Amino acid sequence: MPPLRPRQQQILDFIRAYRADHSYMPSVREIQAGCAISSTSVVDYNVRILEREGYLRRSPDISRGLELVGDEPDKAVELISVPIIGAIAAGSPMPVPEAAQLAAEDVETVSLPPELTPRQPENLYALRVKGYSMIDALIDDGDIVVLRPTADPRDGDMVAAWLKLEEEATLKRFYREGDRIRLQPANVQMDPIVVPAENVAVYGKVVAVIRRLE
Amino acid sequence: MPPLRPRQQQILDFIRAYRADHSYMPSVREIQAGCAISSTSVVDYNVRILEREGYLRRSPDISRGLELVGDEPDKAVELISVPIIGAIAAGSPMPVPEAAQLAAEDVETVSLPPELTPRQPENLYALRVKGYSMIDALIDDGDIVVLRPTADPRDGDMVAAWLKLEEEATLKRFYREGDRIRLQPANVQMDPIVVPAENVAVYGKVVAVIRRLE
DNA sequence: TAGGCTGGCGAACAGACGTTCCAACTCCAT
DNA sequence: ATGGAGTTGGAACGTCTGTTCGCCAGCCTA
Repeated sequence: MPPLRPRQQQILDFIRAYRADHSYMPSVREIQAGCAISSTSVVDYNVRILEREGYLRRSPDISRGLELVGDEPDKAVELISVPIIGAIAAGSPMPVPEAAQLAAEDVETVSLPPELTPRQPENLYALRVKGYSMIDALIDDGDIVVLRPTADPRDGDMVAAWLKLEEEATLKRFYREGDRIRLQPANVQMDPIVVPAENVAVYGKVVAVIRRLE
Repeated sequence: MPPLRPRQQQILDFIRAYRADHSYMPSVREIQAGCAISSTSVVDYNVRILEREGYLRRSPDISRGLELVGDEPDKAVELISVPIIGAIAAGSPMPVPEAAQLAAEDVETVSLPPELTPRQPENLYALRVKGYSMIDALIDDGDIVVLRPTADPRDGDMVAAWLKLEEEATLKRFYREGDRIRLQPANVQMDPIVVPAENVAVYGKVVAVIRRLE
């Protein structure tokens, strides 16, 4: 990683400082003002370099769509406690996380080590797998799957999906193909299924699978 | 704090989920799409209520200027650190735990939550699975298997075994049948293999399997 | 039945914001 | 000098995005 120019270092410092004060990112014009730069194009120019060098990422056309990479935001060293809010089985409706459930005292929980925790360990919940219907996802009866609610799953994510028509819950890898969705079993030897997008409700993204034997 | 209306809860959940996927906040229109609301003014109306109720803050006129308030960190519990002493693959010899390795400073480790820890958490070690040869044991490439050395495995235990003749490492359930041993895949759809007892070396008993996705 | 209250809808406005284009300036090797 | 690469400045364009306004459908109360 080559050393940064003063300008770029200055911008990077400003972004980091800004990030400490706000939960959102600065706009180009705020960077401009904060670094006493006289044009937004200069900011754009240098941010582009910072992106190329791998210091940050940008989501094009999205306001304040900057992301600092490699800056682990106050990494949690503690164990995360995740509630097991129910069971997931092929033929029965999937439990959805609700505030009431999450807050309840008597909910069974599983603790996750830091290695298993995603960057944002918020709103995690877990389901106990019932039955052998998830074997094509390499998931056994009794396994615990840890899920994170997701707004828009990315291609390749393993998701917990509900097939409305078939009334079936399933764990598969998610691929968007136009207005249809391909659900690919984790077991590479098995065939995918392709269904219309409106037939699929994605409940969450699988973050981890835990199997306890003995 | 009064209970939230379904709409408001839905929006709050969406924002939390979105926040887990991106380092910036959703725009009003993204919330609208994500919650299947037909007007931005409805989003504004409910976000205003969420703000009044103290669930989040808004910076006026700032794109994606939402802030979640009161996401408290989780409590810590004790956890056990297990060294990952190597990899296990079908065709290559299995690493055996040695004092030297266990004591080494630079060994990668995985932390186990109490729920995953057996009653005797001594001498545990972990192996990283390489390749797809353990699929019949419902174990994927990259999974971490946690083992405990065992002298005489009991019937039904999942063990890490070395087949001397075939020069192959495998993870199977262990059943003694006279002077032969039946090794049964975890995947109930698959057939067991039966081998003479002297052809099998059991290295350890599988205590847990951990799979991290994302 | 009239009138207020809550929640939803659709459209439009105005400002926020990313992006682009081009000219000008610096610095350095040729 | 001279030309090119790297950087800055200024301005404008078009989209993204928060915000507002008028209207309507229920629901409750008087």
